[in-house]
Amino acid sequence: MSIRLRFAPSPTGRIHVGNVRTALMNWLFAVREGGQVLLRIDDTDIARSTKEFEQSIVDDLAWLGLPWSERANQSHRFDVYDRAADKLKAAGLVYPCYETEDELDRKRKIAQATNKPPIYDRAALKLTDADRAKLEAEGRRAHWRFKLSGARKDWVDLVRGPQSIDTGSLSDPVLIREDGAFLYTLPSVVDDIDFKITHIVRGEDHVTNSGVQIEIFEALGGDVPAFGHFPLLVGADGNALSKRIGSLGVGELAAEGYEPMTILSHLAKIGTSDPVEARTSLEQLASEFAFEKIGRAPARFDPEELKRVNAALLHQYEYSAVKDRLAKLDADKGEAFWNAVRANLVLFPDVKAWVQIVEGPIAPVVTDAAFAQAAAEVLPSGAYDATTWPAFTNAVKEKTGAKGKALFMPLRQALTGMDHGPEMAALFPLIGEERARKRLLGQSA
RNA sequence: GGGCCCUUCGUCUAUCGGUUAGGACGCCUGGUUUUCAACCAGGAAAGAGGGGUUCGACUCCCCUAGGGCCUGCCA
Repeated sequence: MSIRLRFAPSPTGRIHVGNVRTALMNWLFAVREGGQVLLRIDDTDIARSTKEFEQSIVDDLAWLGLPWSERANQSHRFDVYDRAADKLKAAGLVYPCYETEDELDRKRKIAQATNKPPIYDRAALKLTDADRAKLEAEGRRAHWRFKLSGARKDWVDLVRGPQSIDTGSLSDPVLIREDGAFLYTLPSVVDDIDFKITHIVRGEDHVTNSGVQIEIFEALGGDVPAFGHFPLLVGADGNALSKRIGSLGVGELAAEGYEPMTILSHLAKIGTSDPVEARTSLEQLASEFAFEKIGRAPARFDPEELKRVNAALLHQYEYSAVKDRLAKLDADKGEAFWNAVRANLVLFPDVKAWVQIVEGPIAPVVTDAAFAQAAAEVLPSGAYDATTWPAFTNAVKEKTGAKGKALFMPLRQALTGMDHGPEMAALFPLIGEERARKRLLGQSA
């Protein structure tokens, strides 16, 4: 049977690098195994969820190149969750509680202060029908908790190995809020059962959840899927991801000019035993994916490394693959141009700077006017090709006696206004005789 | 406070009791018949600290220090 995974973002914000990593892990495993990924929009919180955010998630996934096989909204399935809740209530596994948030907060603080575990004391379990009637008469509305068994729940985690969660040391999870809204837990399990999810792959912030969710799977009579919990991201300094980096959205990265495959390559490789290198396709990343390669220590998300990966990826791109994108930037100056400058790009939009340098106008950097003047005097006429540059530099060398860096650097500076850049032999024909002459003479061109 | 996880070159990591402790990025050197970048090749570079167990420990156990996650009527 083919595997089925799911990515379940909440449309209460744009997706950021952490979300993308979660999504990617699911996709990599699914693609490698020829399985499917369901996009499940966890919009049970009607107040905070918006269609705009939902659309942005869809757009961002599409931009990244992560295709889903099915899409579902939890907000369309409340009746299904109601039935599941009724079933659990009938079984006595879900019980009404009447504490206010303030009261619970106080209980937690007292427990903490007296060095006791801050878990729910199950006071509501002792309520009689009369007690409940009285509370309801006072205007209190119940929220509903799932009664944990208190047993240990074990599973073999795809990345962490054997796991054991003692549900006796946990609070009974609230499944339904006082206002009737479903929290994340129940709909998630119900959907995983209904959509026949075989593997749940998510961050290690969910390992405890998995213990309680296994109990709910069992209570509902569903098959318990396999679980895999990978370590979370930390910043380049090893500390928790800063708010700025952690909330870095796909949209922002796209706007800055990062390639989708850069983001995917980086997020797929950090924290694994593979070298952090650019890959050009999701399929290739998937073929290299293995849970065994994922380390147990948090993965470092370093924006500098992301740049490096982006540069390496750009350097591989053939002209045909980027022609359309170049045109959009008004930077399609032909294959020779692309091949000349691509090795000097970090971000794709950097290409515009090289268009400017080739076509001008730029202000040349002339530090030795006499030398530049002499060079201008031996500037070749007519059509330029790959042989023009060596011919020209040899002529300058003969005329001035300059060689090595003293020969090439002033020419580069005068002709490009920069002290670094692509191979001059490739760039020179693109600049051409007219602009070259003016620049050597110190004129903007 | 409690629970879970983690700590190897500058960085990300491999090693699952016996290795010249391997790779990648960065760095250094050289090559690309003369510049920088890019590219290629070579090189330097590591086991948090302290106790055990063992013929032998990076590897197993304990303590200390440091870090991540959970402990929500968030997901």
